[in-house]
Amino acid sequence: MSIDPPGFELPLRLFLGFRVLIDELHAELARQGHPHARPMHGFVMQAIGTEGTTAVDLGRTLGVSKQAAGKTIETLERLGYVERARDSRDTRRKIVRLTPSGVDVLARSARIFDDLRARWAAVIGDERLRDLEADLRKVTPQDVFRLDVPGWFGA
Amino acid sequence: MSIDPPGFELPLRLFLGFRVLIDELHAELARQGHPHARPMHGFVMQAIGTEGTTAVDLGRTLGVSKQAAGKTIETLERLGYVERARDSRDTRRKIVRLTPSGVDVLARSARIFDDLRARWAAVIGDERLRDLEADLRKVTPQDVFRLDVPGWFGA
DNA sequence: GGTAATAGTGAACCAGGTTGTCTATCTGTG
DNA sequence: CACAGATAGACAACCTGGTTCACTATTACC
Repeated sequence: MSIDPPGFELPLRLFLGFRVLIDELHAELARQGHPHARPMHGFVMQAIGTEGTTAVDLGRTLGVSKQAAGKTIETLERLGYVERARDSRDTRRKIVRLTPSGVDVLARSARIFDDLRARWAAVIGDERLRDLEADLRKVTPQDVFRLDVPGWFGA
Repeated sequence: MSIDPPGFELPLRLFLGFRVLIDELHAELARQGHPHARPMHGFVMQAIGTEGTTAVDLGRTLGVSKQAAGKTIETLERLGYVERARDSRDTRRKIVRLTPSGVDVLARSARIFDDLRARWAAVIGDERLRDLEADLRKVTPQDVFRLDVPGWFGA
């Protein structure tokens, strides 16, 4: 019959778990030829998706201003992960699309995350990992996107 | 016999769980008279502790430069959560200490986190929550402090 | 056709991070 | 005891990524 841990340990462990996975992802991505990818970029590229999007739309998806989205797009463009093209049917709009390099990052990330998950399963057990995921699903929002991640922590 | 979810769901759920707890903490802190507390501040004040510390030491604890620690201290000072005083035995040093207001934030946070944990326990069950915490302990660093939190995400 | 909404951009600002430099103050040793 | 080296704090310049405000160009609508 164990005593409950103090409540502050739970958020810390969740964050540390997240951080461990993300750090290992990026260490591996760096080894696989993407040393410049940052944690934020993966989320943003996921939000851009294969269809492409615009700065305004991306801002809405991520929960930041269109200007902030625009700045992030510029960064990704400099890194060669996305490219912009004018929309022929609405010349105000610029469609942001993933480049092959951007798609490559996402594909590699998916594989690496699967590997990392398997490593956790080896440590805590298959059953327990599935329980953990199922329990987290019960206490977190259904909509996995719309993370409001960029700049959330410091704001 | 369920199919394993894709690996990228795990970090997302961990982050969302963390975010839900932190958001609810700060909503409640705002209701209890601390509307200006930010997620980072709690971590930093916890790192400062009841003993007090210095900018250099705080930087070491948090894993950031002493200048960055100094800036954060300035912010907390402006908000009235900490105060600085020269060390009489070493006049180079300035000891940073929590004010009563800062102590109040930490005390309230501890209570709120306990309440939030109880709410999770009500949803997923006492046993399962303890399992979840135990499993996370197995896959995360022992040292809960030294989070390297400030600025980690964007860097 | 003229008004209103929308897309993108730029400027000014803020928070926090970095590195480099500088001064003041210990500390330890010859 | 003096001086060299380490340490604490502060300041400046710069980066990233966030904000709001203001502006232009284009499209949509009555």
